[in-house]
Parts: sequence; C-alpha cells; structure tokens
Amino acid sequence: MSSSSSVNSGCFNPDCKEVKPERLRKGWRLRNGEVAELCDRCGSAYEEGRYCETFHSDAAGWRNCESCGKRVHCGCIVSFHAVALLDAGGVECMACANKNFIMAPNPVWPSPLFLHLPLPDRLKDLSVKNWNPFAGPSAVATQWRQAPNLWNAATVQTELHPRMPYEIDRLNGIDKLISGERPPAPGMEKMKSVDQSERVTSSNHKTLPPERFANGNAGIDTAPASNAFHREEMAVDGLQHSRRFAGDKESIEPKKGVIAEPGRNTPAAGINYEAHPNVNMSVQSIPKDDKSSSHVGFGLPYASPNETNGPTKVFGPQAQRQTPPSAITKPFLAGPHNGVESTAETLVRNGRPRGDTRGRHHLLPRYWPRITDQELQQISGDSNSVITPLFEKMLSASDAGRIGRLVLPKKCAEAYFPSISQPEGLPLKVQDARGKEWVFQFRFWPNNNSRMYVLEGVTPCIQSMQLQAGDTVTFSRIDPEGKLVMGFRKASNAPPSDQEMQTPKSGNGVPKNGEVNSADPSVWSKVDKSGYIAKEVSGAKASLPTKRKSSTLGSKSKRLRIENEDLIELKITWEEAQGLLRPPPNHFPNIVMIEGHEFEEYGEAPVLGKPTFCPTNQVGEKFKWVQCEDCSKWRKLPFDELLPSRWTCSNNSWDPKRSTCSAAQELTTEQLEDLLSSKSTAAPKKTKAAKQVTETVEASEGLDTLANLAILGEGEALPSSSQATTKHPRHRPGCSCIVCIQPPSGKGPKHKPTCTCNVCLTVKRRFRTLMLRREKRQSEKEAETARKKQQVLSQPPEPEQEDDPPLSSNTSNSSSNPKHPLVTETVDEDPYRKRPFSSPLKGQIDLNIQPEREDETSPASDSCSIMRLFHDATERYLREQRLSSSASDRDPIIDQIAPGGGGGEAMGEELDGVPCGSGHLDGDMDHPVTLSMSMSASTSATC
DNA sequence: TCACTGCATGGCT
DNA sequence: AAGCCATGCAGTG
Repeated sequence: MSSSSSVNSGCFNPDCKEVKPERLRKGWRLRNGEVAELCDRCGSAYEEGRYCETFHSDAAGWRNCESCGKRVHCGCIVSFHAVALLDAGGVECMACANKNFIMAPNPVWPSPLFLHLPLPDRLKDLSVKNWNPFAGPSAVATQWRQAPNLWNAATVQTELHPRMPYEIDRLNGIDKLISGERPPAPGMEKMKSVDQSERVTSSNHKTLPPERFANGNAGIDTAPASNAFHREEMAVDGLQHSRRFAGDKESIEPKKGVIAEPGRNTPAAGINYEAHPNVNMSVQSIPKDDKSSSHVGFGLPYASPNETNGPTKVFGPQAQRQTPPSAITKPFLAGPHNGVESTAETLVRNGRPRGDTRGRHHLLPRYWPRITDQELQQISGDSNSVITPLFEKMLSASDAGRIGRLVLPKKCAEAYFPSISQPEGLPLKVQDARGKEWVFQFRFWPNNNSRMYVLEGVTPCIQSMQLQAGDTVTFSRIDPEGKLVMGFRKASNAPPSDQEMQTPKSGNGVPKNGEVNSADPSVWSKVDKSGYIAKEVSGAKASLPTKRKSSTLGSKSKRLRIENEDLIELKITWEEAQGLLRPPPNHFPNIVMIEGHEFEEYGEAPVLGKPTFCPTNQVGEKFKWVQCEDCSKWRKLPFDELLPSRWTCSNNSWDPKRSTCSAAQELTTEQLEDLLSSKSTAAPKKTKAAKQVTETVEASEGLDTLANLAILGEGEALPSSSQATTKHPRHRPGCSCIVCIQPPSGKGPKHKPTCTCNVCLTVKRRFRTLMLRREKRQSEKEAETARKKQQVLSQPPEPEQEDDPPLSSNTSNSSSNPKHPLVTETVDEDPYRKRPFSSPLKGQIDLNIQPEREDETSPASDSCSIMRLFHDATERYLREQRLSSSASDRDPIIDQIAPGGGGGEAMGEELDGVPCGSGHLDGDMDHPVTLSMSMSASTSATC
C-alpha cells in the first residue's frame, strides 16, 4: 500500500488505535488499486457506513442531504460513494438518491449515484437478491468478471470482502489495469455520449418486476448480460453516467484517463467501477451498431426473451429474435436472445481492444441457450436458485474428441467466462449434470490477432455425461451460489420447443434428459479419435456436426441442424436395418442362407421402407400391415397404401376405428407372429419386430430414419441428408450401410474371420451380390471383347485399360473406369491383395473408408480387414452352398471364385485374385445401394 | 507409438 | 473482408 497509513499497525485507518488486529477486513479501494485493510472495528464501521461519522466527524466536507437533511460526508475517498451530487447542486445521501432514482420520472440522473452508493447501502437499499454468478467461495469463482457481482447479496458478500469499487476489479484481475497495464479500450476512446433519454425509460424502472431487482438483474438487464460486462466497460459507463450527471460530457475523456492511470486514480474513478444494476436499465435503445454502446456498461448485452414479454420489453428489433419465444418466461432468465448489445462485453474484454465489433454485438443464434422456463424451473428445483442460461454449444467432433478441448465461442467465452490475459488462462470450476465439480482450464490461443478460447480437460466430464459430437452442452449459472453449470442436451432430444430439451435436473441445474439417455452407460459410445460418434445415440433426432472440411454445409448447416428437427440419426441394429430392406417392385429376392441366417438378396437396389408386411388373406386379397410408431400396434392398411415417413395410428384413415393408439390391435401378437413368420421375406427382422414390441419404438426411429431418407430422396437434396455423419463423414444420417450401422471403431464385437455377426454376414452376403453382378458384367464384357477380337482379327487387342479385367486376372494395373465403377474400385486393393491376414485393425472393421471416393485408396488396414471378411464370407458361403444347395443350383460365382473348392488360405488366394476391391468394396456394395434405396423407396411402400 | 500442446490453416459467416 | 472456429498438424515428451 502506498499510503503512509499502511505503515500503521495493520489497520489502514490512521486514526485507528488497533495496533495488531487479529484480522483485517477489506475497505475501500485505494488509488493504487489495492484495498485498504481495516481492523475489525474500522472495517465494520466502513461496511456499515459509519466510517466517516466515526473517524471524519471533525473533517471538512460535511454537507446535508437535500432531501432528508441528513448530514453526509462528501470529502473523502471513503465517503465518496455515500453521496450523490445533484444536478441543481447540493448532495443527497444515498438512501434518498436511491429512492429518487427508483421513483423519479426520469431515472437517468440518479444512475451514477448508485455507483457511489457504499456497499452496505447498496446492499440494503437495493434488496438485491443477487444472482451473482461467480462470486463463489472459490478462488476460481472470484475470477469472474461479472458485473452483477457488484450486487451480490449478503451471502456472496460474506464470501468476499465488502464490495468496493475497485475491489471487484481486483478480484477479476483488473487491478492490473488500474496499475497501468490496462490497454486502451476502444469503447472508452470512442465512447460517445448517448442521450440519457434514449437509454433509460422511467417506465422501465417503475414496472420492473420485483424479481428483477431481486435478481440483481436490474430490470431489463439479465444475468448473463450483466455478467458479460467487464469492469472496464462498467467503468466507462459509470464514467459516462457520472459525467452526464455532472452535465459535463466532455470531461469523460479525462476521466477515462484517470481510470487508466493508477496514479491518478481518484475516488471518482473508482466510481466507475461501481456499476449498479439499476443503471443497466439504461441501455435498451442504444443503437446496436453504435460502438458507444460499449459503454454501456449498464446495459446488459443480453436480455432474456422473457423480457420481450414483460413490461420491460423495450428492446429493439433484436429483442424479437428470441428463439422459442414462449420457451422462456422467467424474468430472471437471461441470455443473448434479445440480442441487445453485447458489444460492451467484448470491447475491452481481456484488456484487449476489440476491433471492429460492429454487427457482432450479439452471440450467434447457435449459441443462444435454448432452455425453457420449465427447464429452468427444474434446474432451480425447490431452491431459490436462480438459473441463468448463458450459452450453449453443440459439440463438434473435436470438442467431443479425446483431445479434451472444447472450443468456446469467443464471444461467449469473453462474455461469460473470466477474463484471462494470459494464454494459460485459469482453472474454471464447472458443475456437471450430476453435481460433480470439474475444473477445466479456461484458456485461449492467439489466433490471427484474435483469440481462440478453449476449455481444456473436458474429456472426463464429457465422457461422464456421455456426450458425443452433436450433443449440446449448455452453460448456465446458478445463483446465488454462483456456480457454473455445464448441462447438456443429447442430440437425440427434442428441441427446446418441445420442452424436452432439457430436463429435470438433479438439483444442480443439470438437465436430466441426458441422464435418462445415459442411464445405461453401456449403451453409450465414446467418440473415438476420429470424431466418429456412436450410432447408439439414443433417439432418432440428431444434429451431428461434421468435419468442417468435409461438410458441404459448414457452419451454416449448424443452424440447419439445430432447426431441422427432422434430422435423425440411425439407431437400429443391423438386423433391424436388414428388415427394412424390401425387394424392389417386380423383383423377388433370393433367400440366402449364410451360417444359418436367412438373408435376402436383391437383384436390384432394394426398397427401403417401414416395417410392413403384406400378406394375402384367404380370398386372395392383399393388404398391408404397418406398425404404429407411437403405440407399436399393427394396423391393417390397403396394400397400395403409401406410408409417410412416420406412420401412426392417427394416419390410419382407412380404418377410423383404429385411428387412435388407444384402439385395440386387430390381431393378437401371436397372430402377428404367425403372419410375420409365415412371410418369407425379411423374416428375421419382421418376426423380431413383432415379438419385441417394446423395442419397436427404437426400431421405428430407425425406420423413421430410413423412411425419411427415402422420402427425402437422395443425399444432397436436403441438408439433412446431405450432412455427413460424424460417424462416417461420407455417409449420411440414416445411412444403413455397413459402415454406418456398425459400432464405431473400438466398440462392439471384434470381427474375426469366423465372426458371424450381422455386419460380417452382411458383408458376405453383399459380397456375393457383388460377385453376381460382376459375373454378369464380366460375361458381357467378355462377349464384347470377343466381338472386338473378331473385328480386329489381325491385330492384337489393345490393352483395355478402361475395361474390366477378367475376374481371374490381376487387376493391379487397372485404372479408373467411369463406366464400371464397381469394377474399377476394386483395383486399389491390389497392393494389399497378397497381404496375410494380419490386419492392423486387429479384427475390427474400420469404418473410416470413403466409398464414394473411387479414386482413392483406402488404407491398407481397411483393405485387409474387408478382404478378410470377404474371404471369410466366400468361404462360408461356399461351405453353406455345398451343404444346402444342389449341384444344379450352383452359383457361378462360386465356381469361379473357388474352382478348387479349397478353403482357408487357398480360398483367400483365389479371392485375392478377384478384383473385388478392398475397402472400397464396402462402399461399392453398400453405399450406392443405400442411395438407391433412398431413391427407390420414395414412397416407403414396402410390399 | 502415442498423447499432448500449441499454432496454423482455411472454410464459413 | 475481417473474424470466427473446426480442424489439421508439427513439435515435444
């Protein structure tokens, strides 16, 4: 401390007799930025507003309140905040000033007075139920630069020393600024005076719901916004108010200088740090693009959507932009929704000048917290906690990846998180859904003259919450505890408008829906390093972020994802997916038995559709049975009935009596089972569907996916379908290909050569289909070649680079053949053809292949792995054929691939010789099929 | 070889 | 066109 009194026996008060106080209490902010330390007695006097009466009774500067006549001291740093200077001259005590402020028709003038209100008075007069955010007991909490801290209730107050103007700044690391390290703030430098009449409306003050004040949100301003304010901004604002009050706008600049220069840090400067929530009311009409709004300090950048419904709905056009307008009703709810200037929060944040922030005054909608009032209520529970949604963010693959870094939206970070000046940042305590506290490192990286904020060390938390890419984390604050809560919303959950977005919480402000979803951690998958997400994401609706560079939608798609509730993620088992495949019209599938499993084979792309079955009754009438996706009851429909993507009983216009879910099912489950089992096609799946009624909801989600996919048409047609899945960037939500249906890398069963899982079986089955096609093409090709040879008898045929090589030939030199992608895709596997079965994938099927990329070579691992499957598939298929098929039914493919009937390696060698493709094979065989299904299943007709 | 860290890159708003 | 930010990637241990 620079004061001579600092040499005093510990108590800063030179008049104090206390030599060695047991403990020191915080007093007023000194000009050097430090805080006067007082003994208990002096500190108590200070806190109670008796300091000057006690120690300065004989000093000059005593005046009488113009209103109540009370004697007030206005001549020292201690008492500075206890008086208000009146426009007409004279002074008022804070009590009167406060009263007048509240009641005055034009509340503008007193605003600065509040800045001067000594803490004790502030607390008493304002009856602020502080929603204070982060003024918690922890050191971390004190890092928060939240304006509302100024209005912390006593509970908070006790956690800290009495709130003095500078003190808060110090707590937030602003002391540095005061010490001269504070960089120039554009908002200050460019600060313009704004007509008070534009910034404040008396009605606002008068009509503020009590809780507004109770929350410390001071009317229009809401918590987050308040939080967003930086001390600097507040200071600026305070200055402005102060100067306005003094009727000397021009003197603002000098004042700013005072703030920035510790040596000149006068009490007046200190005032600037004493923003008052009430003053926040003054910002509404600040032109949003007016940088001067930065000074706003008082104007919370964000206001709750509620506010648009309330008496304080005075915001500009942006105020109308709240997302789900009806979603949030709590007055205290705050968020960026209103779009009210957020410039202030960033202009001088972190002590760095904010460049051009015009037009970026509010958070992007994608970060708006979409929490309903109900959710807030649930979060706050029975307690008096006040939940302040701050922002939310959908987890990207990077966020959810193992790297453990959650990229924070810059504005959010700067608005709601503590100010950090060093890249190392600081630890941040965050409470998760289960009330568990985590400490993340909140830091930033310099990035293009800007910053990139991240939360590090989030992996454990994210895993704990079972979050994946596509899920959304929400940051809220619980007051008065001031805890930062990291809630979450699963991608599968309904959007806020459904009021399902977040959920009852576990008392700590955490939504429960996620917990519900994650009740069984076993069903959750982790996001692997590649950013794949598990298909098990419960529910069907998902909005998955994709790799930015592989996405055709980019950031724009984010909003689409958010808003497009039709987006769903495949969540069915492979078996279920199999059951969704129907033979195309006028085609009858071949039933193939592989390892005792019955599979359909389609000569052409199958139809994708809802799980219906179309039996024929005794009189030859054909009809269709379809399952309601709500109640899982099966309903009978005309055979030619076209089904929507989601069919429920309510869609049953054909049978009004059974157009509600409450209507009884026409057939018993047993009868249905009989029907299903008697149906030859897709028996496994359909039988299962009939039997496992309880699982039909889940299945139907998958059906939804597939049906939607079919209805929506081919991939790029709609954003939803064009969006690559995180699981497999090249695939689309709803993709039923083997890549997408198989558990993510590292999850699920290992695929050994003897594996008989559905995935492997499917690979085998499709391999056979491929072989059949290839055989057919090959035959055609050979015929064509023969014709050519006849035409050029005397000349040796040109190497047909463009043609499919014979099945038995080495295809290593084959090049891309646009005419025969199926074939040409197989060439890339050549380098790996002869590799032994030692896949580096260790038995897994690597999903990270890009079937569409015919010009690329899949990793060797893919090749090996897939090849192994093909080997195995063929092997088993042959075995099966030998067992179950007659000689006359021999598959030409078999004859060709396994002429020797050998097994094992021999078989593998034979197969290697077949240009069947490696990693591409999957995509070749599968993905195109998926697309075909999409196209051919446009009606979901499945019969 | 892997995990981690910090910065760079570039698509997108 | 500046800035944001998802992601890549080199360096390091």
